Amino acid sequence: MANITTLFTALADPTRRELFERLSKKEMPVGELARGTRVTRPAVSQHLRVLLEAGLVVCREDGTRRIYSIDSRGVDDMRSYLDKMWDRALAHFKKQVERKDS
Amino acid sequence: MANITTLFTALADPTRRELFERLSKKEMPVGELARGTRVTRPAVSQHLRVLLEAGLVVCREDGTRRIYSIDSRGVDDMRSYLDKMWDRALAHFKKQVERKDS
DNA sequence: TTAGTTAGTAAGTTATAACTAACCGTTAGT
DNA sequence: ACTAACGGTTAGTTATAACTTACTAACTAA
Repeated sequence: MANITTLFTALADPTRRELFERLSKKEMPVGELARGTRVTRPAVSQHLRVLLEAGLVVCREDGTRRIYSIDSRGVDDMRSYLDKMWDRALAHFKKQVERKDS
Repeated sequence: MANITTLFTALADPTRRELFERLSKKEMPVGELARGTRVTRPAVSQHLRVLLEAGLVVCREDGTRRIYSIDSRGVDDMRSYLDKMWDRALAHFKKQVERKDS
């Protein structure tokens, strides 16, 4: 599991999140992704590496093209984290109510 | 709804996420939070403001103390976002399989 | 009323993340 | 073989986020 900091950092950047969101709609090669942004293609490559290392996208090769698509692993890891936090909070709130009752 | 960038940025920082995690276990005043970290109390205040603006924590006053606790709103917003992304991806994958079948 | 505790704010420093320009390697087509 | 398209990497610049120190304000208890 990619670490949590890497995951949240990856989606904190608006440009990077835009790439991620477009890939969630449709898999795409780097060039097509780059054409849809105001940043340069190298910048897109760098962002994709961050998303890749976070486990939020995967990449398959097709000749000289690299087709990127969204990866469930990163998404699942983040969801697990948030669920864990919220479950804890619920348990705490419940304990507090019980204390007030007594 | 606090914007998505604010939410992910808030949890991307390890120190801030540590505060968030501790608050998920137990509500706490600023001083107690600060004692458990290696950063100074003003730094904790600044982190709490970021978490507050993101809707990840709430604050109630008790004399000169401010008791912070976790807030479901931010957590829910993030989960909704992730769910939306993953639902989209699933729809896309399904369409791709159908295309291959034909 | 004064001394102590609480916590937010402001100013200044420093490390780092995002970006561009220039470069290189690989595959495809003629 | 030559040319073009694809895309990753490196070096350098710049903006910003995290931090500390110093300060201020508000409430509490002696």
